[in-house]
This record gives sequence, structure tokens and C-alpha cells, in this order.
Amino acid sequence: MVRMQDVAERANVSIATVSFVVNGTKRVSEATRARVESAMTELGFTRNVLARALASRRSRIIALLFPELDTRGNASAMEFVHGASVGAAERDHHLVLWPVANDPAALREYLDGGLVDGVLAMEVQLEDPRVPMLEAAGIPFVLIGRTADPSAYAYADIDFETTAHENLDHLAGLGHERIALVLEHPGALGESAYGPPVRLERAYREWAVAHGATAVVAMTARDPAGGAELAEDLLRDHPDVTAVLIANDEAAPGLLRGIRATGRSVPRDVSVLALGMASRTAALCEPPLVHSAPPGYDLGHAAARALIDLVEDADAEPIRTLLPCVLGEGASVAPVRTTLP
Amino acid sequence: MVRMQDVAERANVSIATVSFVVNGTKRVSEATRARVESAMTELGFTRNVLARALASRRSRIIALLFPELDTRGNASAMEFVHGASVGAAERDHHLVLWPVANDPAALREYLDGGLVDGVLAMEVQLEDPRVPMLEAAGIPFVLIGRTADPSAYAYADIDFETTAHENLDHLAGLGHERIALVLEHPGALGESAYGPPVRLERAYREWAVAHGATAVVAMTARDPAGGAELAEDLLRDHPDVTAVLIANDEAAPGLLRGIRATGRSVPRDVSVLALGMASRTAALCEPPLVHSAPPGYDLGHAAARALIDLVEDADAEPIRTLLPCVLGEGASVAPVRTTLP
DNA sequence: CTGAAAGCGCTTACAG
DNA sequence: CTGAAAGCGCTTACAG
Repeated sequence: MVRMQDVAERANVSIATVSFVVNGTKRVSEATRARVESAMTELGFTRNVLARALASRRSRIIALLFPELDTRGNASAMEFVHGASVGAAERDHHLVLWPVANDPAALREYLDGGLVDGVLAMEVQLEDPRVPMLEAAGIPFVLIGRTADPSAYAYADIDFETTAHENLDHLAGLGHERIALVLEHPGALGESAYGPPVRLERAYREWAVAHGATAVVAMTARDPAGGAELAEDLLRDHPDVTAVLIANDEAAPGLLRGIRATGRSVPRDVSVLALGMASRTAALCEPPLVHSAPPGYDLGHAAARALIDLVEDADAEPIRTLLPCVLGEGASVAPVRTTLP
Repeated sequence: MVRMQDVAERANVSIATVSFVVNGTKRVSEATRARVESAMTELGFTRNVLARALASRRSRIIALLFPELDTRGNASAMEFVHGASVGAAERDHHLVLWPVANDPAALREYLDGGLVDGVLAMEVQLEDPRVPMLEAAGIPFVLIGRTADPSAYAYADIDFETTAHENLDHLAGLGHERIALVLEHPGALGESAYGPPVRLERAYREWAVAHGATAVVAMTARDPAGGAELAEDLLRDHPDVTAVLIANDEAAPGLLRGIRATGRSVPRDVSVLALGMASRTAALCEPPLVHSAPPGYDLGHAAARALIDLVEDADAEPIRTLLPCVLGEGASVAPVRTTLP
């Protein structure tokens, strides 16, 4: 390995000077700089990340809290991780993965190691125990998702309001007047643990009021069986529903089956739009689902950059990023069928 | 932050002694150890990862080379990453993600930073430019997947031979005698860039020979359109095919559609088994596919541990791990239909 | 069994 | 504009 010392000797300067030209942190005469730079390229010098970290008290490493039980959002989680790692790399930072779920003690341990300058937290719940932990530790952090009251923190999240309204407008534009919303059950984590269903339902009801539409909201488990059951109940109780906006990936295939089981056809009789479903997931369904895909990569990218901004300037205004899902093609949505008398 | 110095002062010992009890690297008298330990817990000491790394010349960080263009294996890639991060954590290591594709120069840069003790490479191609790079750098590495001649390296990979044979036996056990294999086209990367199709075809042909069966191998692009086309061609040219083993996730929905388009039904007329498909992907298809799921988590876990073994003992025999895919339920396979005369 | 001291490869006031 | 030196928080021969 080539050290600064080696470069300094070759260029006939002190290692301080080498450091200054490497970091651009102080004026150096043109002649000296040139000598140092050619010495560096001749020797193939790359400065040691660890030593720099220790001396400067900035590791230039950020952590991504990676939930142990990743039952959720597998598809776009990968894109998110990818975006975060690229975002970090663009800013000359490294991204480490910390497999810690909601265990504040384990997180403490990691933090105390002093390896990272900041933390990215995925799968944020409305009341997330990691948030007070991170605040107490006094380390910069950015949430992916939002807590119930997000006003105090930096975050990057899906813009559920815009997404819901755009998706509903898309269906309404095709003549659909009675559009049902299908969400996931709160599940084991209890009432409204996660923000998305809560925010989506709110946005949906707002839209319904603004458009004079009757709201029909149904919830089901995150599995196909739930989706199938729900389809039958829903179409029996609300036979005038001509479109379903579903925000529950796992239940979607069941919903499609259930609709068929009632003798109806998608999209001829009922249109289905999957909100927050990744494109590759939507393509697997029968028929392929019109969907709005989460901007996983962009969220990860934005979150990493926002975190590094925060690390570099603790007084900076925390950045809050909201990005809508992107409408994608499929064969599950059609203009409403004119009812034959 | 609490430093070793603080602990040493409180326990009335030298920081060397603190280091010895923290690391268990030297005999320390019971009384001294007790004093040091209580001082540590009283102060809440956690040793600084960066300082330890620099002094010991072992960062206890490993890198995962994360392909920029992750078009492939999105579903199990996440599990793999998860397994690797847990495997590393269990051995007191950190995992960093390096978003570098097949760019040896970029990899060099990262390596020269001296941050990591070893490297995990995903999406290994049969002739992978990263391998000679890593060898030249003299850094321990483990491949996920195998090069054409894997005998020289440590790797963790799917056991395609066992998987193919098990999957074929499963179908044969249900009476299927003419089983087609569907693979992916080599694509832009050229002939047999990746190992899986090559290894699967070989295993399939072996099995066919051993069972006196006629081999039917078809290839198609990684998209639904290709799958649909292929189904029609395949069933026209080989009408006696009663089962399809498909190792091409993206083409699977198209294959199902294509089979239906010929007037046949899955699984009544044709059984379909998806080799190497993640369970959550298989559940989305219509009908849900009987599949064999890649052991992503276990591979990642094994690879990380194998790498750390290698780091800790460079002379250790490189560990080679092969794990088969695990058969999972679905509704796309049935006993062969007895032909009515 | 324990400690004083050198050293890991950098950064950064401080002085000149 | 440049350098000598202290220091980041540890580990690890070396001595006793």
C-alpha cells in the first residue's frame, strides 16, 4: 500500500502538504501541487479511508437500518437499497447495512461503535421506537417513510396523497364513478402501525368528497386468500363498483381470482389498478396490472443525499422529500362499460 | 464518547490491560478483569470500531459488490443481501454495499481505500472480469455464483444439478414423460455469459439420458412476450409435451398465457414448474406456480461466513457451498392426464 | 500478570 | 505558502 508519507518523500514536501492537495483544504502553490499530483499518480496513491476517518472524526460511512423481518415491500426495497448506495457513493460515502429491527438496545450497540456519521431508517412506523433512540444518540438520521407527526424529522417518502389522487383521476377519466379502495389489514403490529394505509385512506376520502363520490373502503390480509374473499364480499355488497384501487400487493392475485369467480371479467366489467406495486410484480399478474410503481431508487437516492447534507451541516434544514408513484402500463383497466338497459 | 483511556483510569490499570480484557487476547488476573469489567459497564464503554480497525489492520468490514444494473434476480437478491448482512453481523463484521458493475477500475479505487478485509461478488459471470482484478489485489473474496472453472475460488451458489434433478423427478413421479426445459436467451452479454442456464441445460440432458427421455430445450427472452410465443411454438412442435420446467421468471406469465392460447389448460393439460423462482413471485402467477425457490438468504449467509473464514485464515481451504432450490407449493402441476383413446 | 511506548495513516491547529 | 508536531482511539510487540 502507498501511504501519504511515500508521496511526500517523492514530492519533497511534508505529508501535511500532501493532505492539503488531496483534500483541497488549503492553498498550495501551483508548482508544489503539480509535484504532489504527479507523485501521487506515479505511485498510484489512494488515501486510506480508515485513517482519514479516525483523524477527521468523520467516517464518511452511513448506515441503513435493515429490518430483520423483511416481509414487506421486498420488490422496491431492493431498488431503495440500490438508490441509497449510489447516492452515498456519489457523495464519496460508504453505505453499511445493519440488520436491526425494532431493537433499540441493538441499535445502541451499533451506534456506540462510532462507525457511522448518520443513519437511514427503512420501514418506519407511525410510532417508531428507533426515532427517540436516534434522537437521544444525537446522530443525524433520515427516515424512509414518516412517523405520525413527521414535521420534526428529515424523511423521504412516497407522496401518497398525490399518488392516490392521480390514480383515482386516471380511473375517473375513463368514466368510473364508483371506485373501491382496498387496503391491507393493520395486522399483527396493531392499528395503523404503518403510515401508508392511513395516508391512502385519508387521501381517498378527500378525493371522494371533492368529487361527490361515495367512498368504499375494504381491508384484507396480505395474502391471496384474503383478496379472493374480499372480491366476492365487495362486489356483492357494492355491485355498482366498476373499478378497484388496491394497495396490497399480496392480495392482488386473489382479488383478480375473486372477481373472476363472480363471473365478472377484468377489465371488461371491473378495472383494477394496483397502487404502489413494482412494475415487475405487476407484469406477473393475470392480466398484467395497470399500476403505480413506487419510486424506490429515487427515494433511496434522495434519502442518502439528504442524510449526508445533514451530516455536513447539522444546522441545515432537514430535507423532506415526497415522490409520487409512477403510473405504469398493464391490461387491467378499461373505460367503464356503458350499461345496457 | 467513552474511551479506553477512561475505563483504564477508572479501573486503575493501563489501557493495554483494558484492551486485553476486551479482546480476551491475553491472560489477565481475575481481580483485574473484574475491575475492568465493572468500569466498562459503569461507563457504558463500547470500543471504537475505526480505531480498532486502524491499529489492528483489520477493519472487520466486508464489501458486497452490488451490480449497478440489477435487472436480474431482484426477488432473491434482497434475501441474499439480507443473509449476507446477518452472516457478517454474527461474526462481528459490517457489510458495505459497493455499487460497482463490471468496472475493474472502479473496483480498484474502492479496494485501494483499504476499507474492507474481503469482498463478496454477486451475479458472477462465467468469465468475470472482477475475478482477475480481485486476485491481483490479493484480497480474499467469495463469489456468489461460479465462473466457468470454479475449482480455484471460494463460492456459494445454487446447486443447479440437484435442483434440476429433483424438479424433474417430481414431475416424472407424477407420470410426466415428455418434459421440456425453458431457459433464458443469453441476451446482450453474449453466449452463456451466466452459469445457470448452462449448468441447468447440462443437468437436464444428463437426467434425460439417464431416464431414456428425449430432451426438449427452448430458449426465450426475459419477458412475457417471449414466453407466449415460445409456448405456441413448443406445443406445436412437441405436442406430446405434458410438463414444462421453466427457469426464466420474466417469461413465465407469458408461457402460461401462451399455453392457454393453444386451448390447453394448466395444469390439466400441461404442468408448469418454475425452477429458481421466489415464492412470492410464484404466488402472483395465475395459476400460482409450483416452483423451487432459490435459497437466497442461506447463500448470502454462507458466503459472508466463508469470506470471514478466509480473512481470518488466508491458508484455509476456500469453502465451496452448493445449496439446492427448495420446492414450493402452487397449483400448476398435476399428474399426467391419462389419454383417452 | 501488567505497563510504557511505538505505531496504524491520516488531519489539523499552530507557528513560521 | 509550507512544515513540525500533536492527536484520533485503539493494538501489540517488548520488557519487566
